[in-house]
Amino acid sequence: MAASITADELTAYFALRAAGDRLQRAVAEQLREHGLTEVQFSILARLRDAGEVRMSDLARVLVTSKSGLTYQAAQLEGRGLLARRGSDADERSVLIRLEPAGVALLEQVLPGHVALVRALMLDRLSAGELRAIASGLGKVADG
Amino acid sequence: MAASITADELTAYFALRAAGDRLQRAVAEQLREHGLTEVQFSILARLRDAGEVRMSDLARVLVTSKSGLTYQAAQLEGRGLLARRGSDADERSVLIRLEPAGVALLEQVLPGHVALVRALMLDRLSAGELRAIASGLGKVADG
DNA sequence: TATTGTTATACTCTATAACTATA
DNA sequence: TATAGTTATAGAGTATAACAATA
Repeated sequence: MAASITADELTAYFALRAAGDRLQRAVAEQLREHGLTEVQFSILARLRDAGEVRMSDLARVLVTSKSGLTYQAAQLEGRGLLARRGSDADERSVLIRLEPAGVALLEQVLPGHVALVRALMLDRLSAGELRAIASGLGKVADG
Repeated sequence: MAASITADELTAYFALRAAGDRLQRAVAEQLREHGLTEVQFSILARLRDAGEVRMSDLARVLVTSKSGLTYQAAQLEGRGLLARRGSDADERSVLIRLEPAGVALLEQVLPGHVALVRALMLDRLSAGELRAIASGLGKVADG
């Protein structure tokens, strides 16, 4: 690499990138079998947890552009997975929520998703490693 | 989520995804200031470590399609960052290696890259967390 | 016959900017 | 004036398939 970085640090950094890449690749491939991209899955999963959400708020959470979310929401709406409706409180806002078909698709996807994450990641970690990853990477994620 | 997964496991999984995302986003933004995408950076970094590499081998390592690598190599060659030449041993093969400008660009990029990784990740981890992440995620990356 | 690499092509996605409507 | 969302548009990147050359 360069500059001042120890061998241990480099190993940890590479391990994080490689593990993240591998997991992401495997998840993306599995989702594709259900006709979903990662972005679309994250939208649906978010709506499942949050119920009804404003477009703008969702775009902020997912760190994407407004137009990008409009595009994806239109795709998912066209497939009947979610619905859009105007807000009563603020007529500029659009609220989106899962349709039954969206809920059903998630129910269909999630068991395999969990199984994949378990096989690829969780089952390979000791209890101590699991805790260290949760706390350490939690700090990285927050900042 | 769904199925059988403990709260600790879920936390660790989310932490890994979130930390990986955050790091990737920040790195991509920094690289863009140097006119590089992550894919292009990974190609250059690989060539820096490996010297001269066959197109096919590099495509395999980077887990991308042959045509995708041809496209990126053409971009980088057009900017004078790498050079292609036919192999003597196998006339079907094309070998690529860094040009001086490619080496120079990496020299320019790496210090900031290391500093970013340090600030975002390494400096936030205890020695124990660093070891656990290296060993645990190493197992995840390998498989 | 299999492999290497390129090319042609079509497609997905993303972001920027302009625009409308509402606050 | 600022914010919410859409639309138009253009650009980058990716993969598939067909192809030419070599093994």
